[in-house]
Amino acid sequence: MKYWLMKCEPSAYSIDDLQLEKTTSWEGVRNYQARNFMRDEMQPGDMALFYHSNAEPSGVAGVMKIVKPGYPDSFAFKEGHKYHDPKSSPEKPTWYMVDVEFVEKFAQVLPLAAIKVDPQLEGIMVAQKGSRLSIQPLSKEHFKHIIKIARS
DNA sequence: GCCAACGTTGGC
DNA sequence: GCCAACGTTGGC
Repeated sequence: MKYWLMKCEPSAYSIDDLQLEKTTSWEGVRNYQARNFMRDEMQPGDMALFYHSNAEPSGVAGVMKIVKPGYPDSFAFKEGHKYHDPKSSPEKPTWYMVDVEFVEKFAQVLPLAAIKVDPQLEGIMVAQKGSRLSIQPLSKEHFKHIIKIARS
């Protein structure tokens, strides 16, 4: 089982939206490295942190579970859609998505600032300068520690 | 709103 | 294949 951190701007889709909807598809990822994680490595049962980016404050808002492994992102085929990409086709899809399920919303967002100063989270990708990757692998230790301090 | 860091595109 | 220009991300 693997652990992940997945970013989204809450103005577009937040942990509250996921809590209401229970499950959703994680479409619109347009970065090859992130695509590869979803297409090749994510498996049902994997756990992920829901990270609010460009938010007040930015940070980890809750937990979700992967419930469907990588499959073609059909939004890329939709002419005129904001996620449309002409180089992707149903025969040869460029982009992939997964489905996620709501698990937990933290009472408060664990801010990035708190992640940065925690010695037990040293080396975590999201705290590194210029870390723009929207899907990041996470060690089991970092995942468990974040949940522990977010609940306390 | 600013801007640094990064990924992608396209001319050559 | 290089690299400048451009667009995007995302913290602050």
